[in-house]
Amino acid sequence: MPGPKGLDPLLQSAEGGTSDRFLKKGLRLGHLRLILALERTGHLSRAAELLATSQPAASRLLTEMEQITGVKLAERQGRGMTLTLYGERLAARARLVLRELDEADRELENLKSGLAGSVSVGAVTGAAVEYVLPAIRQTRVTHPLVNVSVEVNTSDVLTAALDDGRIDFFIGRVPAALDPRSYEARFLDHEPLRVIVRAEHPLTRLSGVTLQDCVPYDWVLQPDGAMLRVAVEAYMRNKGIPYPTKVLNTSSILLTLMVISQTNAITVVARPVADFFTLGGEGGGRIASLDIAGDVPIQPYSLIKLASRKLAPVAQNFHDLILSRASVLE
DNA sequence: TTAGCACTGTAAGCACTCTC
DNA sequence: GAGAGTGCTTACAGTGCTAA
Repeated sequence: MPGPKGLDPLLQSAEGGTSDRFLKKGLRLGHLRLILALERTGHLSRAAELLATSQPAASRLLTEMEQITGVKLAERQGRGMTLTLYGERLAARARLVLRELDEADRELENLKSGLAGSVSVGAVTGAAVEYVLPAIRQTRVTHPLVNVSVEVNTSDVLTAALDDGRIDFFIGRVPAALDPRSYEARFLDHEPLRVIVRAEHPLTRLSGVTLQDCVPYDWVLQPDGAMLRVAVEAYMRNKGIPYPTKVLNTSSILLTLMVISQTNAITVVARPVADFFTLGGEGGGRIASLDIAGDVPIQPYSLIKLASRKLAPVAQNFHDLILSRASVLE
């Protein structure tokens, strides 16, 4: 809990705070290394040798340490030294401190190299299935210390998240209203669309079904302004197809699936999503994909990050992993 | 550039143990 | 018990870093 001035208690300079007192009096890592070397060798000269320093320098370190702690740390004997109870306890603590520093060193190295850390990515639904999930699977194997957070949403929401720094990058499209120079986009894929309905839907029994045939039914679509919805609206307008009057707006793929599996509503999704819930049997045989809307022109999606922000190594690794999958799928 | 400071090494002295 | 060997402490000087 933060202290009265909002500082972490460990960082506060408290009168009588022991570690702080030691540090203020000049306790250094060299002191801690010496007490450990002394514990191991039982001789100041050998301890000095172990630390690659001279014996007088080691002697001075020990004296300083005793002045700092205010207790006798080693019993001088005719041949060598033995640690007192205080010395043994300090050595035990020194071992923990140095081990923690080793751990910190390893952790920072991992962060620098991208072997560990956290990455937050965003994706439109189709890209999440096609690119993010495989990348996560591979990362679990090759970089088990990396935590991945995924936000699946529409491109406009993801762009705002990117601008706010809530995600490192996303797969989607930069809304036309924004300055594209602010973003660095790498083309990934086209996103053909499919209409999906429940398996027993009347449309599944028709041959040569078209988008026009879908109009009388309830629709479940992404919210106003979402890329996919804008593309569908523009396509229908251009083809002279009347726009459906009964539309449920949601960006939730779960709610969308529940509605279409229990009613005669239809929805338009990216083909990977349709494939996932139909070909793979994930829809439990309750979802069917209609081969319509495949020619709806929709802007291809890209891997997008802020042009002004350099990715952390762990995020850069994940970014490159997704790019490498794109080249495999080409 | 320079003064001050911290750190380190060398040399000398002291204490203790071992061996004869 | 005395001399030799080992180990620790102290004084002093050199070196490198930092701040003015």
